[in-house]
Amino acid sequence: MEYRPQEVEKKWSRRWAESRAYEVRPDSGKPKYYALDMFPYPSGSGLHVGHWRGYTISDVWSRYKTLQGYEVLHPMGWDAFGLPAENAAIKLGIHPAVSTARNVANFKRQLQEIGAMYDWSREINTSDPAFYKWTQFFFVKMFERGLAYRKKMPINWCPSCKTGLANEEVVDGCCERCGTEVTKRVMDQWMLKITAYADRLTDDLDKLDWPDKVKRMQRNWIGRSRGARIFFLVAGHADARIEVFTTRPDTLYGATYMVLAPEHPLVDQITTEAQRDAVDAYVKETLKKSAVARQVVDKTKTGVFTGAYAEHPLTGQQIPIWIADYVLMEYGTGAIMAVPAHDERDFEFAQAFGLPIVQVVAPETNGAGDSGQGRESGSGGFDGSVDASGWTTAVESGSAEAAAGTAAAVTGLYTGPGRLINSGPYDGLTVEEGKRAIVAALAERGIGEETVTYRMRDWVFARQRYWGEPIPIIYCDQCGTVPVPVEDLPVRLPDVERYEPTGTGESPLAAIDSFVHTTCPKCGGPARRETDTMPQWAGSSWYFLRYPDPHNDREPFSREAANEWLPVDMYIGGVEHAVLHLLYARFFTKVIHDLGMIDFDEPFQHLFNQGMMTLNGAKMSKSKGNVVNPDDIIATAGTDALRMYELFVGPPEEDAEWNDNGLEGVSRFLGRLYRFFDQHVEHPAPSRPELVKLRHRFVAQLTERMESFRLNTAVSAFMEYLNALQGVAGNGIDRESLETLAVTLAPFAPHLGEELWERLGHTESVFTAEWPSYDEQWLRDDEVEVAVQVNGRIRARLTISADATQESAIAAAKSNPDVAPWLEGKTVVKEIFVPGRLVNLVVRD
RNA sequence: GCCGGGGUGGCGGAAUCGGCAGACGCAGCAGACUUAAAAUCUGCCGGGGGUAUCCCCGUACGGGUUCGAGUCCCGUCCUCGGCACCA
Repeated sequence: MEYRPQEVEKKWSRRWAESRAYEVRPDSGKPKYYALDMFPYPSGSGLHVGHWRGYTISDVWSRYKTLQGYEVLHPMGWDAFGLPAENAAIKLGIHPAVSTARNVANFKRQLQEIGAMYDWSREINTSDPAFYKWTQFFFVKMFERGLAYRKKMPINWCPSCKTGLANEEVVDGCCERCGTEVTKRVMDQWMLKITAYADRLTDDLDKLDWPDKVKRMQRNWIGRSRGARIFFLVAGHADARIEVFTTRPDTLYGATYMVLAPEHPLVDQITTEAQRDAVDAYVKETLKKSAVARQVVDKTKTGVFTGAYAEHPLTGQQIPIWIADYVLMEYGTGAIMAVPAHDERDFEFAQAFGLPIVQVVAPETNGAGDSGQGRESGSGGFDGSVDASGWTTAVESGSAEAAAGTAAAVTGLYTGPGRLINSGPYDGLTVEEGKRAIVAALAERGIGEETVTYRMRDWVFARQRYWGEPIPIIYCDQCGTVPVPVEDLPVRLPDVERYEPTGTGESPLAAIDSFVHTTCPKCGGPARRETDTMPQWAGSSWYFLRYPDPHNDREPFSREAANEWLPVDMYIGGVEHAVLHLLYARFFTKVIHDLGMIDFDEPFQHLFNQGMMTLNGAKMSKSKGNVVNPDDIIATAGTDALRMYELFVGPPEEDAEWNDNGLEGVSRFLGRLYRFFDQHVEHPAPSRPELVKLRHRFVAQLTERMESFRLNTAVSAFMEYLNALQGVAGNGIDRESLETLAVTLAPFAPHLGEELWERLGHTESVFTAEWPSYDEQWLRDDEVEVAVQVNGRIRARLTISADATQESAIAAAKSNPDVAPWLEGKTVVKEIFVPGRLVNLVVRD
């Protein structure tokens, strides 16, 4: 009988649906396993085979876990708020809810084609008021805890999307979504205080079973940096104190000038009249530059002297204060002490403006430096001499007029470890000792302290857009900013006539009087609603908590259900969410934990990022026109073949190039397997050791490849096994071998697995069966082939007893006729025996 | 610039504990079946030389460690990803 995948697949998908086979049975008494896909944004273009890859991997894994005896929660839903639906609405006038519903229906149909064991009774949709009610609930909770706050600040603004963006959404100075260059705009914005969780977000990465790459990206993003805050007084301004952040307090004696960010609030106050015009012009110029121009294009150092001097906190020396755009207002304190001898950027700046460079760290040469006279010029990276008298020149040359080249000290740049020099009482200390000693001294005098700074900023949690969760806040003239009471949630998204953001940067909701005008929940007086909506990342920051209890209308989820199923055991999705979604979801989880609603504080125990599917070397995308449509593949090769090919194509974590021929190979394999089964299933042979051995080895190899997630090689294990079975099929195949094949195949090709299982006479689903185990005793061989090397080169192969001793193996090797000529006239000086693998004879003339 | 991943046959990839490089599949070649083709089955399939079953070379490139290196170390080149004046 020929294998007709379409018939088999239709039959089983119908049966699964009729028997509601994949609805989770929370009372099954089995151990729980939560396998989750990153839920999709239901776009208009539908799924291509690249999307299939992650879903296939997670489904194979879910079914594997089912066979291992777990009660598996494998749900699916829709991240349904978002700009594309809204942009389509603007263009075509179709309500986003309508187009979203249509896209969801199409996505759902396509996802069902995968033959996955999704429990559709738990389907969720972030744009459903029954869901976003709880997204708003969490916002209110955050507001109550001071984690959501409103702030007037310059935010990233996308002129094309006409909306604010979080830092995470700005890539190379451009909007992550549309690529338009981002500008700054000062606006009142709702912010979430994710920085309050910066330490926990960094530290808790340690306990997660995630790819190092993603952990590294998150750590980078959070950018925790330990250092010191140091205060500098400004000469002649008793009330002005400049605070700097530095990771190198040990180099304090090498600070020869200071730099403020052009936007720094003290700039105006301390600038001297003589310098005012130059400073004003520079500040104006800087503000005009876009983020791109300032950060990416050109790193040539520019800056202007303010005319003011700061007092060195330890030496009392006066050092000039400059402004320059290489110092960013957003990071640290917006001001630095410049140590050109030991910081690359300061070095460039000092060179450009002829500022003095004073060496205060000398590289250490073997054991030297204890004397405190660390003057020996070590070789490594130290390309200049030390001018011990640098301090005098420091002050004198510190004017704006100082021409390049007049600075006295000609010294190099050195950023490595070493010992302190030119640092008064601290000479001779190592860099690390110096940091501690100098910070301690500053702290004692109240002019500095140890501190930690982060690169990460608070999260701009508002969009001036329509298609999102309304921020549940009411402004009352009497009571101020009041959250909408939980019992009044959800704040529903009203219908609007037009979806365009307003020219003023307000959301379209601002134009709807019936929405804006409301009464204050506190005093009952007239009040206005917030008209901004939440960013697309809001719903996805907690949706995984909803699946265990998706229909709960009294709370976002029951504590018991959440604690029972979460953390997610296996979370599968693309690496593009490494910082955005995954960081936000971790943050929300920690907040919800702190609210006392759950017992865990990390949402995803194990994360797996599948690689992209490429066609002609490029990521598949509808806009590029290089997509392979799964519907076409299914119509010819069938779902099971496509699933297997998605795995076979390459290591699951690596990108893979689509190849029709590869699919063909897998398709042929399934046909071969089916015919083989068909041939033997009616009249199985009695068992025999040969078959038992093959079976145990197959199960061992397959299980090992599953456990190490080498799913591409798991598929080849099937091919190897079938090849081996066909080699011995002349004497018939036993039932046990066929059963093993059917069960193990089922996670990969579930329809065929069920069909074969049924042909074996079973009336229950193959997924009620158990993943087979294997016995070590069948993995051992009585005899093994070992390679015989002479001086590391293979000269013969030898079959010996598996438990042969070193002596007997070497004796056998030496007497082998193929080996003997290589030993003739030589002396064997060393004999190596690796049991089961090889013998190596080392000879000399 | 900094951090990280990766360079293996004509192709996708195996070998991740330092121990027989090229599993498995694709493509190709030869053969069987067929009136013929498709499908299916069998054999060969890194390069060079002998062409007999043997020898030499070979995992980006150059060195090194080791009895033995795709695997470890140093350097170089290429490539992909992240961050990018983060003090």
